[in-house]
Amino acid sequence: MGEMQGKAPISLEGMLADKQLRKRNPEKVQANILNVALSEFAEKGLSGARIDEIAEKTKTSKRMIYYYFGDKLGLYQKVLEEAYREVREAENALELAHLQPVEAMAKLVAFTFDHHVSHPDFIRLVMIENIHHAENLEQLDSIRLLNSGAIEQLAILCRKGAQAGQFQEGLNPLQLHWQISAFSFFNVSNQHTFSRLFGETLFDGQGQKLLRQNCVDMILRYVLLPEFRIKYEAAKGALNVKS
Amino acid sequence: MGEMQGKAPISLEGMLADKQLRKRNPEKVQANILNVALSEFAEKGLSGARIDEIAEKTKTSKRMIYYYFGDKLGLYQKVLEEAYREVREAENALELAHLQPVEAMAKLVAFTFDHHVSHPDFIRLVMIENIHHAENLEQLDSIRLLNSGAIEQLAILCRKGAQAGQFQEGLNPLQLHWQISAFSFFNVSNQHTFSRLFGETLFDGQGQKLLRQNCVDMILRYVLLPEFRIKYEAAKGALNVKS
DNA sequence: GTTATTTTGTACTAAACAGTTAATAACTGT
DNA sequence: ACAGTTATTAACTGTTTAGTACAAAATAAC
Repeated sequence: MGEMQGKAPISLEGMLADKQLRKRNPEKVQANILNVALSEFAEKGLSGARIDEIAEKTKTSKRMIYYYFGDKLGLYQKVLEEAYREVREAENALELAHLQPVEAMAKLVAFTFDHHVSHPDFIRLVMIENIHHAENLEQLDSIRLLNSGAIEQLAILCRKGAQAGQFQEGLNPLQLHWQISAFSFFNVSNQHTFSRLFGETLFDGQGQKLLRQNCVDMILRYVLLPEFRIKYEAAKGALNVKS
Repeated sequence: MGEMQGKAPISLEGMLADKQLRKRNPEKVQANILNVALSEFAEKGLSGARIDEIAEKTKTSKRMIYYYFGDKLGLYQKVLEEAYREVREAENALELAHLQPVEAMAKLVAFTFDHHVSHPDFIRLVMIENIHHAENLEQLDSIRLLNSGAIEQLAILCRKGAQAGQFQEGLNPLQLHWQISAFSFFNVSNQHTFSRLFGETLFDGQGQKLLRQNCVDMILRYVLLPEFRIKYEAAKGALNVKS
């Protein structure tokens, strides 16, 4: 119906600007706190991070952290939840349905590898959570749902590949996910100790490209039926182009 | 000379017992502190661990920790060094020279997998050290030496396999080590979050056996020449017996 | 057996830290 | 315009923590 034209004679722009500039903006404040806290927790761990330091780096005050998140652990848990959500949502946005199984699998693996590389804070948070025996993940059902989606996606892909006569029958999608994650995660999580001990060659541009390709190859060799492995080796160059 | 007989008329036995029980034994005291500290740091991290708690769990006092190790960081660094030494020494003790390349590789991978599983404290310490950007590893040249030995061992094995006409030419031992480590490490390091999100099926006896076998297979498929892969798949059951 | 050195225990301190109080400012619906 | 909610600040509190001061005991040296 007659929406706002008749009612806002002064300044529509003014109203909008007001709304944007408005001093109170709880969502932004919370988002700001969460952002800062993510960096701090990822950098220093749960016990290493300092509420005072987080507060200093936000645009607001320490009191507001307690106001919105209760206590340190509450803040940490929200950070964790948010980080998982962001990452999984990005992963779920991957469009694989229109691709052939082999291409889809190659793309999924390469994407996962790259995605981990570009989200080191998330990786560090997961490491920290493992140090804490994942006890803060326990409560978060929301996260479990998001993740089981990733497995479902893989299961569908496995079925498609098997039906196309290219993949092995009865692949275990969970195990496959474990394998893909192992490579992608380790590549980021252990970069510091590994390069300290063995040099940086695996972590420069060239080295990473190699590792990524290798990761794709190993997974494909694992899922493909023997007769298709040969074909794949031959066609390798053409597939797995950048993400 | 005339030690204490003349001075201890009351109880010679008492004195001896005294001597056995109370004798100075700095090495044992230090080893005891390091043991306790390893557990504590592995469990709670560098900032999470408490000197007072470590002290309580030792047979000695807080004062001694500072006496022997200077400060908290000094203690942590010694713990780290000791942990790396123990683990790498065990790995270097693996006898592979008398085995055929394929068996040797299978044994190496399976051993690494098992070894990580049975040293969770070490894994956790490495995770913690990665959280700290491996800055405490920087100084420890001793550790670097131990580790480059592991790579050398792999390089020799690769050469042997290639000479036997079974492995690919020009394998990169460092990359191979990265792959083996990725599986073995991730399997322990991310067990908590992974099982929380996806269930425990991969981490019970059956699941672990599967993952281990799988890890061996993937590595062998990677190093073997195509024509030997077929043979390997066929003979698989016979190889990779327990460790 | 006297003196010097190394090892151990007790009690303390100063700083860092998570969390709170209490007062007030800004906004909202009626 | 006022009652009620939401947002914000600065100063404060009690506890935890790494690290120390001081002294005493055990051992080694002479």
